Amino acid sequence: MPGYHQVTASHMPAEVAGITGAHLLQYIERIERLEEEKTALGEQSKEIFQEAKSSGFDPKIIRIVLRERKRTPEELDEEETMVLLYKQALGMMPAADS
Amino acid sequence: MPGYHQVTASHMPAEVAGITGAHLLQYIERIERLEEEKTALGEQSKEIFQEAKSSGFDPKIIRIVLRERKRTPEELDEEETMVLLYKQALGMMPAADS
Amino acid sequence: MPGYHQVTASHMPAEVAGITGAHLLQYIERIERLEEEKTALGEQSKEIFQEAKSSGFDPKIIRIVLRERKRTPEELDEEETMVLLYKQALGMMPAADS
Amino acid sequence: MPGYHQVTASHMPAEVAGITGAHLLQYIERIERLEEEKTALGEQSKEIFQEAKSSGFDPKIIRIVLRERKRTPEELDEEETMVLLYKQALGMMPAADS
DNA sequence: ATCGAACCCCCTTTTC
DNA sequence: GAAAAGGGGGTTCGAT
Repeated sequence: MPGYHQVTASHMPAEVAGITGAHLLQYIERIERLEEEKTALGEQSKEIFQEAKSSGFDPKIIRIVLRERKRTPEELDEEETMVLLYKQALGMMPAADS
Repeated sequence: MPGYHQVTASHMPAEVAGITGAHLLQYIERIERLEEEKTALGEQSKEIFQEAKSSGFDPKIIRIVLRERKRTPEELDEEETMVLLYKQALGMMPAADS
Repeated sequence: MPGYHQVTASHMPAEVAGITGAHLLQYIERIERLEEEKTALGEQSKEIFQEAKSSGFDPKIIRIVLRERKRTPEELDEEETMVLLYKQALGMMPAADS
Repeated sequence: MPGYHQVTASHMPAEVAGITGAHLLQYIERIERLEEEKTALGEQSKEIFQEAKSSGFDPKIIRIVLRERKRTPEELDEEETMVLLYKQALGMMPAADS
């Protein structure tokens, strides 16, 4: 009883056996290489957060600041304004002033 | 320096003050109610997983089975076949038979 | 119909064949039932967001408000204060006053 | 009326003003740099997936293969065996043998 | 109490 | 523009 010949699907590249596998492997390995690098960067990030924490900074607050730095001041203002407006409409705010 | 009057945005509903707040509150509270129910269901789910675990079943495997049951056998077969094909092309498989 | 006897693993419940399957099925079906309900609630939620959007409210802002309503005012204040502090230390703020 | 002096929190580093800001900024910028690199890698990944897709490979299947390659064959086998066992107990399988 | 992993949710992007 | 898929972030749980 034969091997993998039966499972050939019609939408696989119609190339000579072996070529397709090598071709696919190229892609796979390139992606894996990139993922390794991403993982390494993630670890470095984590270390910096730990350093910062050791220095007395709150990682959670740092994350918020990082997030806000990615956005334009206009975006932030716009959103903040809208949130404030909604909260006031809901009576969640002390009315802001007289 | 006055209060929230300045922050009125043009795309807020042009309704009488108070109406909008009540309107918004309706939505908010309905959503919150649904979220509460969802949380309750999630807790029940968790309990069942714990029961199952106590009975000797592996929650991780159960999750996999649940996921597969959501898909049609055809989908599963199709995917499984393709994965097998790719793995064989990559030499990740023992060739499937003697 | 011999089937699954061969694949029996040592850490499966040592019960009479059939009992275990029925037992497992109980758990599976209870969980699936809960998941269905959760899905239904999720759909209702989505509908409400769409309604709100149709009424001129911004779903994104609503989500923020919902998130904040889950937290205590003290938490919110504390966090907001810290974020402000960090941003000032970073020179991201206009100095906060005249 | 002064600026940010009032919001000073007791758990901020008791260092000379300016030092803390510079210190924090160091962390922030290092993290941002890493995030940029991660983003770049992600873009390269995406390009490779597109290439692969253009060559007739299914990105979805590739992702599954990548995931499996991260795990040891033993892990995969163990899990696969257990899933099969559970499915058979549930009557989800065609009995698996002659 | 800290660390790590697993799960869930939101959001963005792409596809149809 | 509606639906789906992938990626990222946050949170919670278990483990040490």
